[in-house]
Amino acid sequence: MNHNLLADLLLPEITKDIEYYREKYPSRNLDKKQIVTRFAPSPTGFIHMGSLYSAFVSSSFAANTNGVVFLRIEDTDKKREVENGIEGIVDDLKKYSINFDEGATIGGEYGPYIQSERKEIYQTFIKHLIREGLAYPCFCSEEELENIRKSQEANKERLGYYGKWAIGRNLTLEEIQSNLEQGKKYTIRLKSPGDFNRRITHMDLVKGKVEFPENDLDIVIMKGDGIPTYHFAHLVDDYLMGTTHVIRGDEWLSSVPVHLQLFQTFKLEPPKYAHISPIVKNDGGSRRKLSKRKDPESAISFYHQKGIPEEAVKIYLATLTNTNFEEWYNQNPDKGLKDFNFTFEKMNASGALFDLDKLINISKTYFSRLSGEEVYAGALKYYLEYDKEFACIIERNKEHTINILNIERYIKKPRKDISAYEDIKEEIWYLFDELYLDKDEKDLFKNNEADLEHETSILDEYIDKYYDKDDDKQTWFNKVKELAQNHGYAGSMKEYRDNQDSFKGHVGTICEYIRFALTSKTKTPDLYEILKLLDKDSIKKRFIKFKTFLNN
RNA sequence: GGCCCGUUGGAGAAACGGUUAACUCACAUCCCUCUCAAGGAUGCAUUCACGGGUUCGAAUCCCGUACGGGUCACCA
Repeated sequence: MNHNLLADLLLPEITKDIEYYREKYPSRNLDKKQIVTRFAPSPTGFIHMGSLYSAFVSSSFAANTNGVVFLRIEDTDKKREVENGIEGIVDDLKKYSINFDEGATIGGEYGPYIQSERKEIYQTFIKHLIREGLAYPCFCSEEELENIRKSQEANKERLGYYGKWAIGRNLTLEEIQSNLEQGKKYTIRLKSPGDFNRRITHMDLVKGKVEFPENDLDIVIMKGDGIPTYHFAHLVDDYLMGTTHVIRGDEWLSSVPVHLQLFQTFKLEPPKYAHISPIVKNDGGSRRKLSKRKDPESAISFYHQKGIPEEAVKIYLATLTNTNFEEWYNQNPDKGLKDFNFTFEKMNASGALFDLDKLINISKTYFSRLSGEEVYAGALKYYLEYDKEFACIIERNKEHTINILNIERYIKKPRKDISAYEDIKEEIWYLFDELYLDKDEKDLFKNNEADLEHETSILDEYIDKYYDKDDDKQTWFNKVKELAQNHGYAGSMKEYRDNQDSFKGHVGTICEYIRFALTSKTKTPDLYEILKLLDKDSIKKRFIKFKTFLNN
């Protein structure tokens, strides 16, 4: 068979050769240690936890070695395409500040970075293979392939298009010509040189040493529409783009023999592969991959709506990437993700179960390390999107809000009561007069959790005789003790415990009473701090409100 | 069914043939304390899916079994 003739027959419009592209995309001038990797999603419009994880891992490794990470859009399947799919992905990645050196919407020397724009490049490589007699057209229809499968099943033979089943291999030039004239659809297949009985060894960066039989399947490299399959696009792109490390989900592990063979066919050195385990979910006792459809927590928007900071999500992903990250992070609170050296060896070969509790804990710690101003800025942004009214209130009362957020913040062990921006309103709303005083007292105190309706005189006495905005904490507390003792309450817990019968209660009871009258809550941060944040007038009004409630 | 990968407490996991199986989260109890949050203390795997083997010695090496996952597309 004259392969040159065949090549021209099948791909007449391709006039360049692979040397042209080799020259157009020269190898990168980088140090051996610097890795070149990529994040290569399909344009589905948004990314989910799994792909964010993969993007995070890729960019972290590249950053660690001062290497290159680029964004490539794998849109060779037209059925999957979504309108504005690329923009959605780029937006999501931007939110998480995962930055690329090159790629779709950014540009770069090795573009285009969108596979649908690289058709000519792929076909040039395919034409080369046809010329070499290493690829051929296959005119099998779906039915014919189905029939092959059925007879293989019937004979208990290994499934697939290989060896004697690869009927397209035997077509003569005349037969091919006649098929083409009849307008028959065809694909291009690789003429696999592999032997199923021989074994190859692959050193995976994550999975370690893996052995496979050689690939002997004549895989499709160009689909009926002239677009290459994933396997072929991977070869061409990662070769031309100078990828040194392919980091991808482990569902690709079993394609390694195909990919290695492809590189071998072109006498190219394959990249290193790191097949990372997916994030899984416990679903009624069995583990499965996080599903875009079934699991709300797999969507990035889930965290956005709650207001879990992107940075906290990334820290969680970092702990899944390398568990020793967590220990390091706890020991180096002043350092960030960029300072940690991630290693492939420390990546787990099995899938990690996604744990929301853990993420929330990480988020709490993250919040506790921020300054009040930072929390304020984030909260304002969050509420501007999800609760305009509250956003306006904190915007009007910026200083007051920051003061609230600063309660017990700058101490050795700061409070950890905020796990997400959505928590903040619930935690602090009652400290704004415009929200608190406008509320109906019946709603406010309906639970009357303090259950102390007979002691309203304590409130009057406190505000008239004892209240002084300038008191320090100890002075304040001493005063409250005195107040308590004057009314027959114990001045300390110990006193009360030792002699319960002689007291009506203890200081705590009084604090609880004041707290409830002031905030309608039984649980708040430090009472002293709360009192400092409210002016005398506000305190009085709140007490009156409480008394009004009791009188009705 | 073939081919691959995995299996250490409720969860993430450490250990890379050598005494009592790290650490973090969760959970429980206690302490501190004006409530909450935080913090402190303690508890939570006599045992590393199971069975056999190698070895003076195994969670670690070998074989087998079970279970879970992936893949066998003109999807990525």
